[in-house]
Amino acid sequence: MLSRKEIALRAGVSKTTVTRVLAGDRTVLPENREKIERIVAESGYTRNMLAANLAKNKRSTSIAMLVPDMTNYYYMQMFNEMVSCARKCGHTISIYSISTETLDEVINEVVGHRVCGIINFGLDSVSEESLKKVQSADIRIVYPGWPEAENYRFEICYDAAVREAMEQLRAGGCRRVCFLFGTRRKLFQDGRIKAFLRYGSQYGFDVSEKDIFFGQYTDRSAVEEGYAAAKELFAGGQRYDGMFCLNDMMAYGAIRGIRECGLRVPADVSVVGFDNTLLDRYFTPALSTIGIPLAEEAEGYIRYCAGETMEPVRKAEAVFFPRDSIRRRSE
Amino acid sequence: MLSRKEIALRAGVSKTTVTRVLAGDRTVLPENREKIERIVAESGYTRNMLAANLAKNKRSTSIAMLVPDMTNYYYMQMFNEMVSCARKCGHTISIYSISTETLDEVINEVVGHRVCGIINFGLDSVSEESLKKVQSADIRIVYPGWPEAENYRFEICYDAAVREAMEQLRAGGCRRVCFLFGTRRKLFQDGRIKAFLRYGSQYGFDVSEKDIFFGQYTDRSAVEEGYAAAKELFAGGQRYDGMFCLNDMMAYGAIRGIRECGLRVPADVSVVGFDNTLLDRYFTPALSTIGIPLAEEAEGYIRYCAGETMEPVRKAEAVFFPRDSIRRRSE
DNA sequence: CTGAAAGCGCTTACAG
DNA sequence: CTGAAAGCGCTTACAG
Repeated sequence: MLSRKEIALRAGVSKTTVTRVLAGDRTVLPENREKIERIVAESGYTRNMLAANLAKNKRSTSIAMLVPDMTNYYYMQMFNEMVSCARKCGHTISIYSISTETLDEVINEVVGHRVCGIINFGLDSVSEESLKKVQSADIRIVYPGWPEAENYRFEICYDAAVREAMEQLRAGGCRRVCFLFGTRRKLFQDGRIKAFLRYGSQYGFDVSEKDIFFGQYTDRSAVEEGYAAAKELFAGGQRYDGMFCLNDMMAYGAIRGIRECGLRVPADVSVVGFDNTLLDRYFTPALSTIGIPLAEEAEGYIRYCAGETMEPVRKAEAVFFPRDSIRRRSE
Repeated sequence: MLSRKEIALRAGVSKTTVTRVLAGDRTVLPENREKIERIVAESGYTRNMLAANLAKNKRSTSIAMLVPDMTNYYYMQMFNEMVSCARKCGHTISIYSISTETLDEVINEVVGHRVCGIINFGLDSVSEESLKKVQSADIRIVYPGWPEAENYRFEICYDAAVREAMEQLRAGGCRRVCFLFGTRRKLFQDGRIKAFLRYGSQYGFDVSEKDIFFGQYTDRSAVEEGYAAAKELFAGGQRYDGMFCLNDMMAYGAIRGIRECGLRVPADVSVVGFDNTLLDRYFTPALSTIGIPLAEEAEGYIRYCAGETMEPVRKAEAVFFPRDSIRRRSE
């Protein structure tokens, strides 16, 4: 691959003039401009962005997305939204798969690459040591779903959606509802859990912490977690007739688990997920879910990481999508 | 963020000595080493890989994965496998979403970032102009699923798997089978289609090109494509009782489409997908599929892009996984 | 055991 | 309209 130096040599001009042409500067003599443009086209020259970024601001244009469970379809949709948004402001998203063990290692890697932002979808906090690196490299970091994050928050209000779900479960004849949460981490900070406890009681379900079930998420995949949790829960009989799952993937697994215990969905157990994943409508039964405005959320994270916004908090409202996985009033 | 220069200044040594310590060189005087290590730890210094890569070999350590349909779960699994493999040899994978319109733009971008390889999962070829850029930057490029690709091929043999699927469909009572292919591109190069035509006839199905159906994949998502194609196909009645789909996502959509036409799966129509996606087992009915050794395939691409192998061809055998979406002999 | 120097391919004032 | 020069943060011979 040629460099500006080589192009300048061949065109008989200085490197600075080549830079001008590449940048679209109008002041260059047409004759020189054409000569340079021809060489560029013929040689297939492409500007080295590593060098450009180093010279310009010592950092890359990419934003790191840290994902704890790559099998969760939701992250793919989120990635998609973030990519579209990032493209508009000249940024790139790179996905990194993390686990509790590898988090620090991955942080170290992305700091080394001088990304302009880190979006950590994991449930673990980064260590003091890693945080120092992030900060000293002046990299923005955001923790989606942590209502207590200091830097940037995208607050999702689940109240109306969970309220409506409870109302419909009640109307459909449910008596006892539970929540498959998957992990003990961040439990009572979670808006979903808060809304579950509040509106569960309000609609006459006698819910408390005993109705929240944990597991090993994200150490195993969401769908396997849901499957295992449901099998365990219903092995001894039908303890509940309504169930919320932390996310749609867990709900898919839970539905299979419930069935393998000899129960039907939704006739015996109504199931509600979170995320409004594309596949929900294709499942059998179509999955009821609580979704959030994905594009808005993605935009919030990207704009923050790209340094385009300083407002530390944005809010959005979750929405309930009733589908075939819950019993309806008329039935 | 400090630089080597600043660290050297504070430690009262030269930049070269700092480099030595950071590289783990044993020859540095313990006193100096400790001084430097302390400054590094206290300041949260992290080596700037942009600069390091530029100085070392003018390119980054990342490999670009170009994906035409981000909603296809298969790519996520492939990405996962590639990441694990790449990590071992110090590489990173970046996903880029492409469409027919944006392919050249994305190629330009990744060439600019001087990735060490491009894995193009799309069905379009890159333009002459883009190809020149890729080549002049000395970037390796691979086209999975193009049996006629010049540089590197990972050949998948579908014969045994499709043969077995046909045999089981036949035994289950199927009479007429079709193939939802989704696109007209690369049709007769495709190993799945070749095997479909060959073994369809061999097992007494009167298959020909008329039994292959096209659509707008990858211009719309696989699941939507499968849904739309199946609805159209079965709107006028039950023309087939066995169906192969280009991939599992298309099969999910097709199953819903078939049902909305008043037919049952597998009682009326048996469905077989390709890819052996994680979700197959959680679907209702569990999806029969033909899978390939994902990890091996991923490893082939990565090792080629990382320059660790020169062998231009690797082969693998596809495997049939019969599940509830096909009628069995005993029924 | 250590350091001065050239180089990677770019950008950005600055001078003419 | 153009070019020489310093700088981004590193690596890599080379000399001592």
